[in-house]
Amino acid sequence: MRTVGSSRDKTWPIIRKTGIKLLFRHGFQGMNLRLLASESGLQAGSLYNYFDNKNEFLATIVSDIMKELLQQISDALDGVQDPEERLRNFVSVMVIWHTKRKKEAIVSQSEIRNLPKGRYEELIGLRKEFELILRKIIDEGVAGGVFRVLDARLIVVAILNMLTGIAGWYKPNGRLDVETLVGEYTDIVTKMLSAGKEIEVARGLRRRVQQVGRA
Amino acid sequence: MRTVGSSRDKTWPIIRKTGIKLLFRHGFQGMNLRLLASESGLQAGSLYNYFDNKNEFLATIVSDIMKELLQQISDALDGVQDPEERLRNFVSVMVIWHTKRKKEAIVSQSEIRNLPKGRYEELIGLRKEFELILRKIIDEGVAGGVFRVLDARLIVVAILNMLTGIAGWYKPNGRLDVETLVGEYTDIVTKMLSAGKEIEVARGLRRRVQQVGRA
Amino acid sequence: MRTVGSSRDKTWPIIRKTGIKLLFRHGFQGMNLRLLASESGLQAGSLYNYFDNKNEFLATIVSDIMKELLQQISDALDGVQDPEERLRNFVSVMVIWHTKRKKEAIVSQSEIRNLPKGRYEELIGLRKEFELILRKIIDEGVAGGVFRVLDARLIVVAILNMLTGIAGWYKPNGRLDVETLVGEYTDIVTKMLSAGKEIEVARGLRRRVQQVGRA
Amino acid sequence: MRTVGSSRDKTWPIIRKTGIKLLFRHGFQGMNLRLLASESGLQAGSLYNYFDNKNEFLATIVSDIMKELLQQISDALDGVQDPEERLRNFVSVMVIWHTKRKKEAIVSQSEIRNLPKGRYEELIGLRKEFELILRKIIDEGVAGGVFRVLDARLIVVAILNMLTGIAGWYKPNGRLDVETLVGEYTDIVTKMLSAGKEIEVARGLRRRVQQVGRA
DNA sequence: AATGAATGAGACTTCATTCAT
DNA sequence: AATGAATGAAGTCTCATTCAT
Repeated sequence: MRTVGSSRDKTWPIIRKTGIKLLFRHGFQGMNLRLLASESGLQAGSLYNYFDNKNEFLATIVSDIMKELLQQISDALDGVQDPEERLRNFVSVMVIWHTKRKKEAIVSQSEIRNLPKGRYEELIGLRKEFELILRKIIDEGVAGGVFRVLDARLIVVAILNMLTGIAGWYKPNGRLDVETLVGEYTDIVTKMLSAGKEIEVARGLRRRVQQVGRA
Repeated sequence: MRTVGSSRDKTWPIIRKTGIKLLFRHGFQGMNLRLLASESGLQAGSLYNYFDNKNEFLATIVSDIMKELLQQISDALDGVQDPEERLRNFVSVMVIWHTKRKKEAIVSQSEIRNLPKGRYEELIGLRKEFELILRKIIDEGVAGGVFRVLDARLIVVAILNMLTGIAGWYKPNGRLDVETLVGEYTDIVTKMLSAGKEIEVARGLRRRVQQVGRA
Repeated sequence: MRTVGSSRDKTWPIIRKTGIKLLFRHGFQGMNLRLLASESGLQAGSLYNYFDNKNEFLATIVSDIMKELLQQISDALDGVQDPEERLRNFVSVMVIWHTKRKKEAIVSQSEIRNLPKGRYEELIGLRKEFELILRKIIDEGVAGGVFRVLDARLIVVAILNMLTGIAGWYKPNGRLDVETLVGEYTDIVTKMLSAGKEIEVARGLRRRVQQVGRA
Repeated sequence: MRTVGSSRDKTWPIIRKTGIKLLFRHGFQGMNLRLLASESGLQAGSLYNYFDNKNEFLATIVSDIMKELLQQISDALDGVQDPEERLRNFVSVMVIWHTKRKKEAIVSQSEIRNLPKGRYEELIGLRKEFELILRKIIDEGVAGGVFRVLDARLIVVAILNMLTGIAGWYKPNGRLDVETLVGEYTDIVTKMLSAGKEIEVARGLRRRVQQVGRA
């Protein structure tokens, strides 16, 4: 039985926050628990009051992050019917998240590979949900005649790669503020889902595949 | 000093190939030199005949990879003037590379962070070149009236994120073959650079920035 | 100071019993106080209401065990004069103890080595008492002409090793029940104390000592 | 490929010898690899050139010890037919081993419990062999009419417990030299296998089992 | 060029023990 | 008397790196 306000309630958030900082800075394998402990104001051994081992620590952090983002998206779509508005809301949450919560975004993207088997699959599952949500928005827009796509599955990953990529280059106090970015990306995504002219495929493709793809 | 036909010429390619495989599979910090050695048919100590230390090994691998991609792009653009054709060629090389050379693509994307200071900056410089090449293509297309963009710098990173993202999800023998992918992505990129209707920005953006962005 | 009926009276026996189980199962160094606590329904810190430290805990357990066995032997010999009957009673208590109280027997045999200096000597002293008791029985029997031995001190440890060894192999519900075992061991011990024919010593002993004893 | 006389050939025997000393002195859980290393003239990490982990180290040590003793016994029985002579030889090897090789004897007796599952069963199997060898000697002697026993299986463990017990109390330069001990134990074992008078069982046995055996 | 063995630093983890509540 | 959290020391094991051969 835990007393309300016990020291656990104070310490874990500190560890969590420090952890995300260090995971962002050094990566999972590059960070170490001594550092996590000392920057959290603890001895290394004390961390084990909060998780079973380093891998589970990572799993908890990553899982919490992904669930929070999913929740934010869910909130933003809640009660909205119009596919174009749903899309705009989806994009805006993603842009804000990948800029304002850059560290969390990077960590949850990069460190899934370091999870222990069981947790790995669990979180891959969570990641699939993002695709499903966007896929549903697009399918409804296509059905409603407001979007046009060649291959829905592909456009989904293309958009997601583009949006999650933001965290990789965005710098706070950079050239563009977040609101502007939201506008720009909304524009880009909208174009991606519009009808386009017939395009010509690059010539000599077969030869180029040989050329570029030879190990 | 390298003797022609010395065992270096046989062994280094093996180490290099094994290294890319292991970097892809475990990441830089997660791989280890004993494994690299044993999978290359050597003892760990012998590796030091081929590089000075683990970090330099990584730097060499990543640098070679990035230079090869730059070269491929350069070859594909060589002698081509038309911005739309240049764009198609750029896209096709990128799609092929990030599918057929998935391992190299992932390694060079993920492990730059682990480079020692000096080499880090060098390779960040190489990475900038990709942006400059694409930027130039777009600027010329805009100047020629065939592309329309809101913010050229942004569209560059957006497109690059989308294309480099391919390596993260592509699986050989998956649903779409490479040629098809090239077509699809060419289509998408083309749309991204086309004129679009005025789009509405998501409502309540200020509030959402607060909501999503609170740590 | 112990309050009658305080929770100490309930909790210590639980700890004690759990402790013997864990000492038997894992050994002193292999058991740990967190496990002792959790299997006793406590947190680790609470154990320190019952002992000063892990070593003292062991000392108490082992000491109690040895004193109980000594008491049982004492009870069984009490008022019995005849050396042969005293011997039979001694053997029967030892056989019963090392079968029915197997865990205690093993623990007190194995863990003396882990005791802190002072308690170590104390318990070695207790162990000597067993030898003295048996020695006295044998000496009286020899004096009375009912036993015959070559070397009383040796026969004492030989018999004790044989009897204490029972705990190492005995399994409840095994082939022989305890009553039968008592009979068998009484028979064996009796023979060990009888007159025997002259025996021949193994030949080539000096050489064999060299051969077997070379490190 | 190992060069003859490589440093492995010098180092492992040192580690082995030091290991037995430390296992004897502190037990498996009580010893530590840093100490093993430093007393072997190495750094702790270097030990891992010689075994995979601490448990495997123990398994190797114990296994080697038991195999050596089995070999010594086998040598001593080789070509000897007469059951009484075989018995004398068996006893003499055991006595010598458990005195002159006291450390090895103690280690192999005490630490089997700490072995990893697979190796545990393997070594329990080796231990059974000692019983089988003695059992065969006794059965043949009984068949030949030179030994008389109530229960062969029991007398086997009784004798073995007595003999292996020697290592627990023997001190070099003690009162009795090894040759004398061999004589004494041969005498004792011989008596144990002789015909004895009918013995009376301890009275009140049922009650005593209750009394002594209550937890 | 390659090997086998060694180093030394550091990582994760365990655990007896303490102590404020 | 019990709890939950913390400490600090220590232990096993890993690994980049070195070096004599």
